[in-house]
Amino acid sequence: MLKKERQTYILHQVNLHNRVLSADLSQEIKVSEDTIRRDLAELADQGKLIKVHGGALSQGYHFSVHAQQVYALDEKKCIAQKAAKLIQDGMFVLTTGGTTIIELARALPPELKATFFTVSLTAAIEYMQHPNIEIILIGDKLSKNAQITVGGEAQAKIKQIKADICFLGTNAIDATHGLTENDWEVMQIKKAMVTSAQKVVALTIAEKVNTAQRIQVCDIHGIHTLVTELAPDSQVLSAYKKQGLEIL
Amino acid sequence: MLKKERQTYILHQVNLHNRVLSADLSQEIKVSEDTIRRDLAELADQGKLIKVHGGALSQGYHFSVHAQQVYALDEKKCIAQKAAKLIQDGMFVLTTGGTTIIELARALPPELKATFFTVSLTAAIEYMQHPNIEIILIGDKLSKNAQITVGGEAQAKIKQIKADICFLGTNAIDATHGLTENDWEVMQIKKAMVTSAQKVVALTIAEKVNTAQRIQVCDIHGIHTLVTELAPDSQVLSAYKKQGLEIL
DNA sequence: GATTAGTTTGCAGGTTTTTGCAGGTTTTTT
DNA sequence: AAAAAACCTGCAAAAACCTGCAAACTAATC
Repeated sequence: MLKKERQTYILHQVNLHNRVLSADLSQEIKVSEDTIRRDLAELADQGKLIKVHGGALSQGYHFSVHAQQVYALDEKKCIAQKAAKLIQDGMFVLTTGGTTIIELARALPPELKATFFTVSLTAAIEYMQHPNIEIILIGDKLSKNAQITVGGEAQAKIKQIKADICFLGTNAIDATHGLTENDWEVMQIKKAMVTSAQKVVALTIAEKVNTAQRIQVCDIHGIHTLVTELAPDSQVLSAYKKQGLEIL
Repeated sequence: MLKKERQTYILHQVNLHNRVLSADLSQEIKVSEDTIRRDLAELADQGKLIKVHGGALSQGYHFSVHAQQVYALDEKKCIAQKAAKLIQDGMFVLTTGGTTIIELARALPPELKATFFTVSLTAAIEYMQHPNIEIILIGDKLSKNAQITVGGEAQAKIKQIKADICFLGTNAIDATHGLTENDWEVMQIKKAMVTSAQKVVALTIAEKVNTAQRIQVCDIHGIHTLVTELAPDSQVLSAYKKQGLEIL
């Protein structure tokens, strides 16, 4: 088994079980524990997992819904304010998860009357605060990492929906690589959403603009609107403007 | 269980119950009390909890999605303890929502390896704390009332599952009327669950025994096991025993 | 196809971490 | 004041870890 292959396998196992033991992997793959350790160290360096004594844990495993601290909260609130204006009464809205989307949920006008489809537990809980919003939760396997449902069933359901607008909480966006992710399953869900919605809106803090991760969701033309906390005429965004994106 | 994992679990338990006892944790996680003490000391050093004689206390400020105060918490915890013992490694488990089910989720041994199917958002969030539990969320319209998904899609999905055991948080149970509900949509979901599971377990506090509501889920023979906080030989339960129910 | 530069892997060894336990001390309860 | 429970200290065994090195492998070049 090649090194790359092995590392992909390890990563897959970590994301699947949220934890792996060096000893187990060594037996499964039939290489020495030292090799496994080196692999884990490398993957940890790349930020793909967290190495601990005895093995490794998946990235998101240690943070719980309860005490999660939101990074760059003010920026995200600002983005949410702008994005909320895109939603009209009666619309069918599709959303992913993530802290920016949570802020969007909180920024919605209380009397808004719309139907929200989501794969995110935490977003669904926020939407529940709004009396006139109908929520459809898209079910499937729950990814502990991303706190959203992922898998073939979910993708199929998303494809059945013809949504007016779709909001993507974004990890990385770049003019040449488009929208990118670091989790295969999450990418699949986002991809399904992009194809199912009339209008695709990416929400992202300035810090994540012009960064890329490993797996592409869609290229820059798959997105129609980009919402950041920056002013629309900012230098940073000119490349996106040229490509025809609406900037808010 | 890895050290880091264990500490994460302890921290979660502390934030959940606001206090933990070393002795309890030692039993649950199956390590010596010394190890627990060392973990608590470390976490206390990091300022994540406050160590006291006999265990530890939470720091205080933590946001919880479900800050609702639970009625009859002690009784429900007792029920959850008993019910948790019915679940074995590798089982397919089907659960509804409700506060008793949440307690069941919290009472599960941390190393349990099983697959949980649920319609409840809050239950799913609790299951996420367990590293080895796979969660399948059943999607559909979200009932703001019951905080579970309801509707034809959800029912259809439930019917596709052949679960080993099904836990029903119960509103009302009665020897003649069986299991009853006051919400049509919830009733449909529970009914689907009863028919999909090998073994049906009703969890209910003594107060709700011998009460009835308007809509029947199933008659008393649809249920195999009844779990309450009462001793199994209590007078109140004799009628159910006569009908052949197992009492815990 | 052979050569060579660069990677990758397993192993020997020595170090560190983790854990349970024994024995004695402190705290809490009765 | 006695008994019980919880605590701490030091110790030892096991497991995991790291370092350096040589053998094995890969891939590109001649």
